[in-house]
Amino acid sequence: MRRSRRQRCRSSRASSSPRLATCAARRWFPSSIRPNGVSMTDTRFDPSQADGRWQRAWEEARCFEADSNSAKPKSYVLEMFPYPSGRIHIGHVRNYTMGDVLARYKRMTGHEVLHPMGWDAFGMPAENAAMEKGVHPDGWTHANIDNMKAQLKRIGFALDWSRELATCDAAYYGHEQAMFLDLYEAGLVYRKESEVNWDPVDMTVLANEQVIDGKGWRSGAEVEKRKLNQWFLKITQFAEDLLDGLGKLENWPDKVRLMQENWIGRSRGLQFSFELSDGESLAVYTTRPDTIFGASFVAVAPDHPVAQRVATINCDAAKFIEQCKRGGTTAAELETAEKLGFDTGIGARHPFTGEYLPVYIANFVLMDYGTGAIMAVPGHDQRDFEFATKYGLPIPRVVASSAEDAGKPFAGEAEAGEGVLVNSQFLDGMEVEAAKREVIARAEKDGWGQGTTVWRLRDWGVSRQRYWGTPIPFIHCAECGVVPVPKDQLPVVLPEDVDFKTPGNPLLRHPTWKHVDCPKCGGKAERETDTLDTFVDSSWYFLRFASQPANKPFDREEVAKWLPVEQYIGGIEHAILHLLYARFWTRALQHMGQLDFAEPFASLFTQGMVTHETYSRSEGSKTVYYAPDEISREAERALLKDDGGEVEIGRVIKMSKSKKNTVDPDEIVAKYGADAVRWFMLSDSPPERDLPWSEAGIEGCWRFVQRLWRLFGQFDAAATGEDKALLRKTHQTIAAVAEDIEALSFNKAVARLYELTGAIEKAQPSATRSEAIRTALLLVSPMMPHLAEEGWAAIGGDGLIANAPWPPVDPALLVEDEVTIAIQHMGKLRDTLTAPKGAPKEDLEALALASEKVQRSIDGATVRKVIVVPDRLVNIVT
RNA sequence: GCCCCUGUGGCGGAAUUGGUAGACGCGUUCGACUCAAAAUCGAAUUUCUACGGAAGUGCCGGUUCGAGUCCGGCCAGGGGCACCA
Repeated sequence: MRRSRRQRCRSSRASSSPRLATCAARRWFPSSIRPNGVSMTDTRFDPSQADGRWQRAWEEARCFEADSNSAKPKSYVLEMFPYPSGRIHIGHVRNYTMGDVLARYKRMTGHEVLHPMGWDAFGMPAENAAMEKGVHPDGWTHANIDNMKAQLKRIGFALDWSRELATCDAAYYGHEQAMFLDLYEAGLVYRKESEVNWDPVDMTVLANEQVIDGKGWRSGAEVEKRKLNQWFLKITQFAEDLLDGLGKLENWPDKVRLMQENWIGRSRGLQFSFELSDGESLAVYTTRPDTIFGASFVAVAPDHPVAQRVATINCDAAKFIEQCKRGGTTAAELETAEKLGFDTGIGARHPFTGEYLPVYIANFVLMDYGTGAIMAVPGHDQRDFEFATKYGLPIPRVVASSAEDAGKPFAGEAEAGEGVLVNSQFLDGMEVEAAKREVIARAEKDGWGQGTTVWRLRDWGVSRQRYWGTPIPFIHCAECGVVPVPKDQLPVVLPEDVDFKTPGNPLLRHPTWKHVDCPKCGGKAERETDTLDTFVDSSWYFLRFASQPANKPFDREEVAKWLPVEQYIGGIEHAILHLLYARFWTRALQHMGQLDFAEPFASLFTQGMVTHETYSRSEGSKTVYYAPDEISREAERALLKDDGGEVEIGRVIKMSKSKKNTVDPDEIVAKYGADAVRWFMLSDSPPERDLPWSEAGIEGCWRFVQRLWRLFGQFDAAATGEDKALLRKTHQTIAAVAEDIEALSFNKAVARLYELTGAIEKAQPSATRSEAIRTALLLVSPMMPHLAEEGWAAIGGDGLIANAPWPPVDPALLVEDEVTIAIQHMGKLRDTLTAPKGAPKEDLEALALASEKVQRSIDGATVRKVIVVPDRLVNIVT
């Protein structure tokens, strides 16, 4: 009985609340005429009317087109541009709302703002669509762009659409080809053999995400590692500079700087050679030379020359190497795979003991790092420990917490930590760091090894064996070798007539495209059919936004006016690769004398994801998920609308199509208006954290939009009288909201605005109150621009609020003259009292001791000490 | 596996950076208005309590007059790991 009543209430509310048309049609509220003559025809704000009207007004006034010749201080606000998947998702809305608030705020504070938008338009999904639906990647991508652009416009972002770009247009990627040729000239581009995931059934190269449990995602065939000749960019040449530059990026999150630091991975170690029992020598690199007496075997990568040599005479070794080639190429796969090894029968002579250590081929040793061979110290490296345990190799201890623990056994795992050296001859008793220095010094003195700095960072492989990317502008000639396409023949344009029915690279099997004459000798030659990694496209788009000459990638002077980007905002998932590649590209351009700065992004902000709870039912062995709009949500339960039955409420997780826990921005904007959605994106959760989407939350935002609208309706230009407390609150709010927006703490700014709204509502009519309403309009305008424009027009504001300045603050009104002092006894709160701001310590102490509650707590004990923090607290210690 | 981050009421979170834990919002409960509902407005809302207080910021320990905040050790969730973007 009770439940059915509640259900009814809920459903009627859910269906009626944002339906504006019905409210407006009934219109039982009298129209009210404001003293300034503007008529407020309804007590409801109607976004379905207002949003479009103001979006058109901004566009007609060309408010958001950046003028590089403006005398105002420049501000470049940039959000990571989206991949045009077809629909924007709510995560984009959150990202772009944050940037939009900052951009609008910057305009209000007198800046000339560049806030552009474009499309990271090359990539695999377009080819997948081509294969699945038979649509051309170009048509598919441009249709998606049109769609998403319309969606973004409906949210009212203050974007300069005149600078829009798409990386898949030759007008963009042609310039990228020119820069690639410049990099080649500068010696920063080269070719080498490198491994790819090869699908032997589809005869195609797979991306890591297309390899599932070591199998091809379409064919299901076991993936092989295969070597191809590929293009590389010499990012390692800038390793040290990229690392040092991090120190100056004070406005980047520490976690991102730390992640990049670890990624670049400078390490100091020892490189030396083992004499092998077969007469050859084997170079190894170790970051732990101190543990050299703990080495119990030596291991080489499966593609190491020593392994290859053994394979030519031992077919078991060859089989083992073949086995290592199965499975994916990612580090995570390699490191979690079971440790496997093959004993080559070769011995390696220990430089100090002269003992011969067995040499293994091991699947966990990487050819790309160091020398591709290691001295294995199982006691003090977990991977080596697992390997030694499996193959019954000795696990000597050479580091212990103290000399007495020299014989202590291992507790099932390696000990990689600090300690003193034991069982290590001349190193015994030394700390780890001292022992490292000592071993390196001896190796250098005796001439069998040297201290070396090694970087974890590898060169950037940019070759992709795919169609939908920037063609690499080179030609292969049998006579002349690899020849760059002359710049006057750029852009090398993708052919349109391609076939996606056959697997593999369409460029490779295109009948004519690749056949060209050699630019050097004029003989028959072939185009390079690899295209560039899409990370190349996103490594310079921020330059193209700042200046778009037709004949070159960018204009140096124009770029200098806007760059570096004042605030860059995007997902934490780009913390390493995209951001590192963009930093590298900028440095490379600087190195070639084309730019005057090294760091493209002065401040970086990484925002959290938008999440949602999931709804599911178990049907037999599988779980069936339901979308939020199929569900009616009660306090404790969720019911399926179709059959009224209960469904399980799952954890709040990242929105994904497979879990069906997505919401469509278009639908919610249509239902609640752009401003309520924008407000929700900014409310509650700190922007760097995940934001849980909820129906109740957006309903709350919708109600606040209407609450503000009613408040704006109470503006009375003829009101008189002063309200000191409200005036103070208003000015404190202006200052606080400005500070919060500048710190991107939008959730705090939102809370301040709720407080101010509450204070104005409670205040009696006065000139101060009307001024506070006017101020509130200005303060919410970056966040809810449509509502603000509508309110601004209603109170008779001058022009568009989008062009209005941020209200000034009277600093004298920011300080309180009275403060609340906490009185503690032994650190526990006993009482509070009010005192004038800046009251002397002695007064506070006396007042505190006079408190009855404090005296009761002290209960006659001797006061040993009194700690007074002015304007804050008094703590009495007994 | 390796690197990085996060953890505070029923929920999202705030806390002047070592100084009154729970601002603000959501939800819930009660009340007002209404024939009734919606909308709106008002009040309450960490837990326990003998109504004096006591406990409390993932868990265990430490430093301090005082710890959500600093240190050490765990646990749980998330991001990245080089061809998803």
